[in-house]
Amino acid sequence: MNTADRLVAAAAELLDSGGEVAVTLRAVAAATGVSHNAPYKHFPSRDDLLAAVAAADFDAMAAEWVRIRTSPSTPAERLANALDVLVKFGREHPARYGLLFNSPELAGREGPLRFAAEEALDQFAAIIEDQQNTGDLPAAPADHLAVLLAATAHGLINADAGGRLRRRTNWAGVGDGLQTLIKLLSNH
Amino acid sequence: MNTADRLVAAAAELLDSGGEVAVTLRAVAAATGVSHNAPYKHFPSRDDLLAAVAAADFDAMAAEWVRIRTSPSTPAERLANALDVLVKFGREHPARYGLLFNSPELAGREGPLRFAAEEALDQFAAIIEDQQNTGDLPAAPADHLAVLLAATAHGLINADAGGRLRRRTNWAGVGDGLQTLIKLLSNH
DNA sequence: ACCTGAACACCGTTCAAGT
DNA sequence: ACCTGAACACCGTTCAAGT
Repeated sequence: MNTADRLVAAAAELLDSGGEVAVTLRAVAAATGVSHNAPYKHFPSRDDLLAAVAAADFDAMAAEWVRIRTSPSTPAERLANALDVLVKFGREHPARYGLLFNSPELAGREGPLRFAAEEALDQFAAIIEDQQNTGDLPAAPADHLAVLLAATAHGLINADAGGRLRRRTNWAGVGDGLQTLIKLLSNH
Repeated sequence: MNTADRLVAAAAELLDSGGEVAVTLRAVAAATGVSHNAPYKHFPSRDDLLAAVAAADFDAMAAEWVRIRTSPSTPAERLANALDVLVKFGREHPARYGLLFNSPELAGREGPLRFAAEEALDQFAAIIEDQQNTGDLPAAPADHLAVLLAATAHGLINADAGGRLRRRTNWAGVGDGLQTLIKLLSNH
């Protein structure tokens, strides 16, 4: 594992343990065992290091979605599992989740992060398309449905993280809200 | 206008002009014409000042929704207008929008911000309920539909701000995505 | 009650060297 | 090619005074 990868891993751990504010370049460098400005030899700025963490997480998410998409479950189960990947990541890694979906400035950048995000969304959309083909979701373009479902998932995850979800609904969690929406969208 | 309100207004302007990073207590104080730590006499910390900006914005949003709710348009138009308030605020004040909906740590706090957010969502839910009563939306609990629609709106606004919306769809903007969802949810 | 000014510990980033 | 150490300008926050 080269220094750049170790810096990314250290940053991810700091995000998990202390949130975005904990990710100072000095702390990342110390956790990696290099001097306080060695990171600049691998990343132009702190934001670029964070973008690298986000890109790696999108890659991992895409890999999970590939696994789910080719798993032997039913299309409906695969869709539920795909959504659960998002929900679980948001719950277990809130700061890293924020990098992926709550940071428009980061998302708007060119580069590997944008590419990784598109790759991941491709897999997500494919899972949705499989479920559409069972006739159980509206026949809208798969990309439209994928964007809508991802958007709703994201909104519900944020609402729950801020404590706003359970104050207004009797849902046990984000999954219940998503299943409610899917039921409303289903053709029966 | 007292000092606390002027500090909040100055912080809001800095958010609009330079994003969250531009809101240093020193810049806020300078823009307000007080010394660099006078803000501490009105807010315990920078986060509390930001929370006050967010609470004020939720109050303004709630007021807009009250106006829309009691306007003479049709329920469907009122729903579209209510959603447009969100979309427009996200587009025109991205940093302040982020304080309202992209900052779970802030949203999770107790205090006036939480209260203001609930008041605003109450109005939004009422507008949805009016449209439900026309029979043109599913008969799910209004709070459920309100949370789902607000979540989708938020997700689409974020996707668009990050440039991810228009790369995957032919929608001209967030509004098109929302109308697509509403159509899919409608009973005809 | 409200404000000021100095000070502290910290941070991102730059620069000049080192191997 | 990769890293180190000093330095700079800045920031949130604290503290001791001032009126």
